[in-house]
Amino acid sequence: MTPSADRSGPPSRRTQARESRQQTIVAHVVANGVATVNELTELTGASLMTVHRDLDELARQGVVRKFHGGVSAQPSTVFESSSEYRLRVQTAEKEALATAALQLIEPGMSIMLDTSTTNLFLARKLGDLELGPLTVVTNYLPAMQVLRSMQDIHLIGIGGDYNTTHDAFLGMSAIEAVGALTVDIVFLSTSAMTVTTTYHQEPDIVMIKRAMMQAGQRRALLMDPTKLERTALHRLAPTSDYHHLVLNEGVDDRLVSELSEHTEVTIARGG
Amino acid sequence: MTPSADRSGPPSRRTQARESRQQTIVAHVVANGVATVNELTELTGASLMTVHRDLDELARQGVVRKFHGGVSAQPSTVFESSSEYRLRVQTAEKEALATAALQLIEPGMSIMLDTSTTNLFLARKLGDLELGPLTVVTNYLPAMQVLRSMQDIHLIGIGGDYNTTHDAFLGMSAIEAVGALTVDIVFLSTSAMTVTTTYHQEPDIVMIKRAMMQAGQRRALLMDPTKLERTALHRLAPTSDYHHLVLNEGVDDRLVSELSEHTEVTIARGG
DNA sequence: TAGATTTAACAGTCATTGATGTTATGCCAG
DNA sequence: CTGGCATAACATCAATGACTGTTAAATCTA
Repeated sequence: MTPSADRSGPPSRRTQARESRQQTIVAHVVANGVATVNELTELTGASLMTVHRDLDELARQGVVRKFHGGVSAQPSTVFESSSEYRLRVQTAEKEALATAALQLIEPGMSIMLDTSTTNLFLARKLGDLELGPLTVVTNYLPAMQVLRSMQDIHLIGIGGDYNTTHDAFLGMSAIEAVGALTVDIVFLSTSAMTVTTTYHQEPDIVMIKRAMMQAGQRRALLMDPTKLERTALHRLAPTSDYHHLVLNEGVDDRLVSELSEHTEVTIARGG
Repeated sequence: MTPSADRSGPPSRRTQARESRQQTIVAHVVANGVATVNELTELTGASLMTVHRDLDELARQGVVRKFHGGVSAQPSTVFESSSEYRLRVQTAEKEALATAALQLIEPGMSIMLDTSTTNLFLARKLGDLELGPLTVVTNYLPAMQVLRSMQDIHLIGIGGDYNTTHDAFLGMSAIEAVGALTVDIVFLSTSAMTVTTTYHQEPDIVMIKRAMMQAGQRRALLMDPTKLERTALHRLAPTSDYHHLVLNEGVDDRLVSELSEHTEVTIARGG
């Protein structure tokens, strides 16, 4: 029914057109605060109905708010949420982060992937490598879907209450299940970080991420550039709790050197 | 990569042709014990390459064994296994069973679905009904995939070790997770049953099914006709442990009346 | 109630995907 | 080494599904 956060394969040309149009709409609505449907119809050149459908989807994702006569932008805090929207942005960066993260994985390891779109890219790459047997733990349904058919991957699923927004299993029982495990390395991502601290806006997510961090003997944090030097409502953990921080290239040198005081920073080339 | 046990939507005509051809092949190989590829090419009218691909798939599923110059049937014990093969047989019967099972569900209930292809049909139907909010617990990945996008369905996933053959999460942690829950009714299916007893050939499956039976205040057993009056290696539970037994029409009257002495029998019309 | 906006229903287009066949190459047994 | 058998690579074809547009019904606001 609803288009999933992930559905194997590269996006089609048609889908790309749709996404580009939606980004145009988002940019315009964010810039002006509000907009009428007719306004957006002219802006995009698409039909009235198509714009309505785009707005429905964006509203469902929480990116804009629909009201009679037009749409308005949502407050920026909520803006970042929604797995499905985030998945479509910064894909090149996330791809590069995932590639760099592979360097941290060795044959026979057990690894854990948290609920983040970056980890979906990482999961896809695990099949390419000839890493021999690898145990992968995750509560992220799209990642399970990707990993299930891979040879030489022992998949351990974390169950719990399914959360539609994040497309993952959360809640108390998920936290308990994570607590029963220990892995060699856990790969995490979060929505905001400063030099000293990482953040996330949702308490449920903070709890499961913390449990996952405890379950990992090593902790790697993968962050695309849009998330740096920003904060969110809840503190997740100090930067120094992570053994590795993987960033994209192009990050300010001063910032990188400041971060290096708290953890080991790797720059992902390419993407 | 491998064609999944389930991928939303009804099977295409082309796929149906493929399945019918594979069933022809299986029937022939089982009847004769062995067969050459040329033999099967003539039998089916398909090209050499297509037959080879069919045989590869059937071999991967463990239904036949390939050797140089032909194929042979597998011993009958193993024959029944493999989620992917079973899913494609008796679909009409399973569809009817699922429809009948819906009668046992009332709005607001919590239900549990075990790892059986019949339950995939049931899961698909849960979206149609206007049952109000419904909590559904399962360890069966295709069922999760189907349920995740349904409105008004609270999905609880059972995690654990992913098992490729069954496309489900099994093992100790899955059993523990099931043990922590109680639902109004659990829907089960198994590979063989007699008048007095139900069976399954795999001990891992027996254990999780038993845990699920304990978790349900009521227990419904859904059985297509091919599974009746047969046994398998491991005893699962006595017939009288189930509150409901749903069968297809066409089952011998005498057998139905004998079963009725142990549990409440429902006949699923249609299909 | 009138006018406009929104949603629903229907239909067409296009592309990706899965199934099949054909040809070419590799492999195994005698 | 040679002849069949098996696999790999490539091309074709149909069909499903995703997007979009058009028209009609429904809903809301003034």
